[in-house]
Amino acid sequence: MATDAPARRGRPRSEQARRAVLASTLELAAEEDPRRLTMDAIARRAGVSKETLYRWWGSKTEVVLEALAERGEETIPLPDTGSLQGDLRLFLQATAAAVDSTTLRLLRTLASEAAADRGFAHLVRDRFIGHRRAALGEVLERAVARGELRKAQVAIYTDLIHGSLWYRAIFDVGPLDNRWADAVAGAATPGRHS
Amino acid sequence: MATDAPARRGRPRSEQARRAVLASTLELAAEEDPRRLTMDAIARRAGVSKETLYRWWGSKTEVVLEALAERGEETIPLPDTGSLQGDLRLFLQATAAAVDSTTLRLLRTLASEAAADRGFAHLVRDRFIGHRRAALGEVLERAVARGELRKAQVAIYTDLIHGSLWYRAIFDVGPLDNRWADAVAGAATPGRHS
Amino acid sequence: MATDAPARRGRPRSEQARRAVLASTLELAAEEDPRRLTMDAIARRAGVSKETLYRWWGSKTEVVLEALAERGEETIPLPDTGSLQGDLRLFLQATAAAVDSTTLRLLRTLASEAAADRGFAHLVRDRFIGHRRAALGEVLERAVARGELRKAQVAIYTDLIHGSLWYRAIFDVGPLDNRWADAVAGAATPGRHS
Amino acid sequence: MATDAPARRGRPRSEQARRAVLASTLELAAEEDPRRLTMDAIARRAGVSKETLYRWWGSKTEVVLEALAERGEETIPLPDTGSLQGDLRLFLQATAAAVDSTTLRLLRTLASEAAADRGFAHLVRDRFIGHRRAALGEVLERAVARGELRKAQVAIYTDLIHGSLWYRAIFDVGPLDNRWADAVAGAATPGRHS
DNA sequence: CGGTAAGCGAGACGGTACGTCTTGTCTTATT
DNA sequence: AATAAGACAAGACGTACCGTCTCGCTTACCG
Repeated sequence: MATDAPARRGRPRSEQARRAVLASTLELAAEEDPRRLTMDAIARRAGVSKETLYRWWGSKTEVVLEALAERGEETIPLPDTGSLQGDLRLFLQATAAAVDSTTLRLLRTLASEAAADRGFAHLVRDRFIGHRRAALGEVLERAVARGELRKAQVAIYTDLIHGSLWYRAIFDVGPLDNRWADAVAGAATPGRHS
Repeated sequence: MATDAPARRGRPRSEQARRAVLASTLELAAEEDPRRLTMDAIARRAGVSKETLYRWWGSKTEVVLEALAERGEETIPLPDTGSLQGDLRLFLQATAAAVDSTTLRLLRTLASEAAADRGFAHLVRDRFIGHRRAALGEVLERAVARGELRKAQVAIYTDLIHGSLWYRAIFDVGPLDNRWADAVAGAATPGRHS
Repeated sequence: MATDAPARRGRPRSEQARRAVLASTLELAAEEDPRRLTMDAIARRAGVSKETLYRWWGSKTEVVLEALAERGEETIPLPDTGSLQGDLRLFLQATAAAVDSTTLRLLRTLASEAAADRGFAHLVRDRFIGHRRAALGEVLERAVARGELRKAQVAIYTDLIHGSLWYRAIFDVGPLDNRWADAVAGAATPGRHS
Repeated sequence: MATDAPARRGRPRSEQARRAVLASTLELAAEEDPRRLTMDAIARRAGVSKETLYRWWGSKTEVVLEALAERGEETIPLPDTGSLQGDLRLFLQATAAAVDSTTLRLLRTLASEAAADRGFAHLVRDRFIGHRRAALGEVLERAVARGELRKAQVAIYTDLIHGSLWYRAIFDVGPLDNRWADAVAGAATPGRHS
């Protein structure tokens, strides 16, 4: 049996430092003024040197990305109500519940950097958004299996739904609450193909 | 009749400087790296002192916003094909055509700033996005009049569609082309209320 | 008969503005923090536009120069005690009395600019220092007439005495008081040529 | 025995940066226009960031002062001719020779800053001028020992002589050459106490 | 079990933008 | 023509954050 950890030499990475960094990031993100979320501040609060920060994360946004992923692990349970609209509603309600104000700020930090940097945008897309797309994708695939949706429509539905989420997060067009979840679930459900 | 020019004392504000600032801002916003859009850079390129910049605009945010407003509406013509899907397709195709790579970069710059600054987000939402929402709104209202859509759904459809646009622009999830326009138009069309 | 005032056209220079400027300058100089003595502050306090300021005085230091000259008009009376040392002592005591803290600050402003700008240094030397040198010169010339001093020594004695004054003013080497006046008067008196 | 190297943590201060800063400061101070001696200019020329500058020196003042101290004493040799006048003449001739145009500009820069800033004036007085005063003081003390001068007169003679030097340097009243040295030596020599 | 290689904290560094300030010039309308 | 009002270009100020770079110390593994 192969040990998947390749037996590195030297001192191993400090798990404590890692956790302290992610925790500090979440704390700072919860503290209203996003300009306070600086690398210096994260390092200071985590009791970690900037060198350590940059050794493991290439930029502030990567830290945020991982902090968010960590918190996002509490995966939203995939519902199965038998109908696309029902599944969507539950899924989106759970999503809305998970996006508290701290998360919202973190999402905005990600969006801000992603919009400014193509490379980082792709990173977020592939590493973070991918997970969420996959989850939503499962809900939609089930609808395809039930004949409620055409296979080719899965991608665009995913775009529309996630788009709405980010759109609201970035521009404060409206809250991400149950009413939003219901409305999206309702709108994103195609009519009967009579 | 009131004299609308109140006969101000002192040297009048330089219209040339104002225009140079706004033009430089748009240029910089449309360039590759949005992080180059700094007050210093705007002043430098416009041949204007920072003092003048800060005299008239309190922050980068305000400059960008006014530059944007100045750019005008280059209004997308509202199509009338008789069906929501047809109207939407044409509208979105025109939108896709209007979003060239320069505009795309501008949108990303906006999104980046908005995501980082609530105040700016709201300004963009109210002053810039508002116009686009209104245009799309008209298309949707007509569908309401035709009985294709319920009045209550207009808002969420607008969110979904614009959300998709920004989502793609920011995260490079996919291109904003005719295929996108068609797919969105298809997905966003509810079934008949038979 | 020629009118020696050449009958200028247009509005004559405002004597009131001139006085207000010089008064404001003295006021500001008296107010401790020398960094507050700015052209803007002078103009504001004098109720005069900066344009007027720069029309009549080329720089802050010229204003100071004139403010100082104005105050200096209250010429120090030339004493005549019959001896160089006596005359010097009275003259320097009067000088010390005239140099209050406000005047001191003004002198330092002059010195600072003069040290930084050759042109201005010469201006101060010729316009302001000249007067003071002349006054002291008279005292010394009388000593020459009395045979207490050789003609060729007048210049260097003037240098030594004024040098001491500026030296103390600039570097706070010691106060400009009666003790200083007496010491200088004593030291600057050559011994008997027995 | 105490370990004099306290084994500091972190990256040690860059001696190269320090030297570059001090060298650039002296260069700039000796150039034509002392107003070019700005923190920005020092940083630029030294290839050092402003942050580093402000980390180690709180103000321009402190940089200049340290640069000056670094320049060392290039001590003027104390002559011993047996008479005050002879000693003074040689000392002042050496001084005049040492004050080339570069040094002159440096002195003016110092004077300009000192005249504008009490704190700096006192620093210059205590740390820089002090050395020169001490050297001259020795010459004068020897005259006291020989009975040519009274002890109480040493201070005022020092003031007079140095005052003359700065006075000429600042206001261009006359050159600092051998004629000046001879004249000052002649004037500053009291008559015999017959 | 001692060597060694990586991780780590501390913190200095070059770079760059920030927003404010002062200087000296310029442009109006008013006097 | 002189004025007040006040906009303007230029550029220094001191602060902040970024991402990089040394240091000396610590920790685990590996021979």
